[in-house]
Amino acid sequence: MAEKLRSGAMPTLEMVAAQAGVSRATVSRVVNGSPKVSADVATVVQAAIDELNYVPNRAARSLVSRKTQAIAMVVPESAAKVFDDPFFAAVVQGVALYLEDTDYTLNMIIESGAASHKTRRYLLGGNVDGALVVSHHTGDHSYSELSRTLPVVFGGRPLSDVGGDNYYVDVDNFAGACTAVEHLIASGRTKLATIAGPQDMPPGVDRLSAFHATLEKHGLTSDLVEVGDFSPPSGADAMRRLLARGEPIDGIFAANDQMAIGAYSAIREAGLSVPDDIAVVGFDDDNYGSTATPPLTTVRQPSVEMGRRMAEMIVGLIENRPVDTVTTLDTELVIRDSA
Amino acid sequence: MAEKLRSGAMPTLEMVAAQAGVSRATVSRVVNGSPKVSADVATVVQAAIDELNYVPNRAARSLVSRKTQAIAMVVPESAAKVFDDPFFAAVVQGVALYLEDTDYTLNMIIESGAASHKTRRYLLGGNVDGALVVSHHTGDHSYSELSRTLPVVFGGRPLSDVGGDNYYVDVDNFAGACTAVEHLIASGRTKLATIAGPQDMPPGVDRLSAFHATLEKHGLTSDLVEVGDFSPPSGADAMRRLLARGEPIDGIFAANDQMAIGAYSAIREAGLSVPDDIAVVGFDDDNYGSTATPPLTTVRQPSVEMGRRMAEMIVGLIENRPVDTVTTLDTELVIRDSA
DNA sequence: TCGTCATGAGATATCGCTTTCAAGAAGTGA
DNA sequence: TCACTTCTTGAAAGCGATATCTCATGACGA
Repeated sequence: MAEKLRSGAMPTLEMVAAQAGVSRATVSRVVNGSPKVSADVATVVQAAIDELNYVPNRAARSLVSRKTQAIAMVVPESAAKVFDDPFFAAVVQGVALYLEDTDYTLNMIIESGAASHKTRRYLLGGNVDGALVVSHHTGDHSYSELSRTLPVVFGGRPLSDVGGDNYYVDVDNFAGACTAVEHLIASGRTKLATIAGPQDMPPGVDRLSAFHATLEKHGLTSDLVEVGDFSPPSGADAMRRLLARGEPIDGIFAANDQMAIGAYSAIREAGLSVPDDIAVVGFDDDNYGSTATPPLTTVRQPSVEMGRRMAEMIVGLIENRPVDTVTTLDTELVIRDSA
Repeated sequence: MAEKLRSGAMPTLEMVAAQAGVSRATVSRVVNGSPKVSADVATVVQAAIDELNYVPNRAARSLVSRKTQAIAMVVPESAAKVFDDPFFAAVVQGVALYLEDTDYTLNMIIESGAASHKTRRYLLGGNVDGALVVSHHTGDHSYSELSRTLPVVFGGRPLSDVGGDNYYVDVDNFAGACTAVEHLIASGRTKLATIAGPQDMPPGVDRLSAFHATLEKHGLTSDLVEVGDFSPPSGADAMRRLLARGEPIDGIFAANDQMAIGAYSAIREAGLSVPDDIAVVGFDDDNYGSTATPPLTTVRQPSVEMGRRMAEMIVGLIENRPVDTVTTLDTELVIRDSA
């Protein structure tokens, strides 16, 4: 099975040099925009480059410069999780879009459980210049240690930001959750309950404390709290438990859209309606909520922007530019029909 | 701004050779599993490799072998599309999982419109050994030409498979749609309508013709066809038009879940219920349908498997192994509550 | 007019690894 | 025991680019 259709050999620096009648060194200087090349020579070289349609060989360049021009994006979530959560696609998109204007390449790595040793080896083996680690909701930052030897930027605040020296971009979960609860209160709901996320994940913790804080600010309180695991079924279960308590409820703040959707079903099972009997507000603004009936009022999390910022940070880190340790993104309340 | 925390220099082939008391050539042979190395020498070398925790330098290897060990995945859809469609995440996942067991790297490229020239340059610039091109639904294969110079595998059948020489993996849209319609008929529905996809996209065409074929097979017919663009709103519009025709309808086959969900709202607007008045079946089985109320009966499209197969094909192609030109994946009817 | 300097451009030494090429060791048949 | 394979292993030549060092050259102050 022959191939070799690959039209001749790719042009090399050498060929460009010959074509332009200069040395390889000079061509290299032009390619890398070195200032120490006279304008006219640069013009001639550039012409040769265009004519030969020359593209520098990444491997060769990498070998000597000790830079790979590649950035890894590792998604340590379980396979099923990645598949169901629109969040990842959005972050990847943001990263890819930003990187498109640089000459870094994005290497996707989805961790299938036990392979983490292999991943570490890959990351530390000099295959990439930096790594982006994302894990929606979970504060899993088992990669923190890597940041001592490789630039690493996390998506989401580390659960235990030990040294306080981890770079990450996060959304303002607390503020976002506050606007959600404020909205519920502003629309006249007073008997509020919440379906919280796992209390060992930063977003779970922050969104719950915002719930309590906002209530308190308005002279209200509530012990109507049930915890879910951010999945739709867990939201439905939590809602059932809430309803089963027998206390009146006219508003629900779910820590994410998926659980809010789960709550919808439990509310309907109970013969109640959204938003007439119970108003519900979610968090994330993914397609679970936007296509639900009724469309979910929720707090939009700028996932794409998050990816973009992460990419910006890692590139800055790699190129030794000053970079803020943490970037916090604002959320936005999206009012639809559920509250 | 000093860095250099990168603990000493990475061990090189040279160092391993010294440690094992053999030549670089021999170490290289061991690393690449060459059969022409005596067992005992191999053992010694392997020990040295383990001890030094040696990882071959990709750039160096690439430079001489003319292989990058990298595969590009290009997603030519518009930014918004990628964000909303769970399909991509699933395919990427499948690809990444397969590649994890090989030593190929996955380079993600999301095309932001006009950058296609840059992408071509990248692909043809010898940066990757092969490319995977995905575009859900659309038969956009503007990358077909590339396959003459670089191994390329498409996700989804090309709209016009001119030379018939494009490698691709696709799902059996026709058969899948047939089972959907069969299900509707089997459950006693006889006044069927369909919300078709764009007729310039293979899945749109196949799913519609399957609708007619199945009807005919059962001695039925229907001209209740409205076309949407695979988005939820277009599904709602199509449904409204269908309802506006004033003819009785008791079953709907939507060409994808997103449009099926759109249909839900139009049906509700009309004061009708799913599935009592109108049964609806979708196609894709993404989270739009699974979390809807009522949960959507749909045709599952094996997206992750699709990614896996694409990866398998491209690796086979790169390594000159015989590979089938086209792989067609079976779908599966997932019966839930909407029909 | 001569020496001192910036400056632009060429030579050249790597970078880490694969891969002939050749040679020494070992095994074979006559 | 000699000539000839068959195996193993080492030596060395690159792969394509970057970067250090060196060398002209022309400008400029004395």
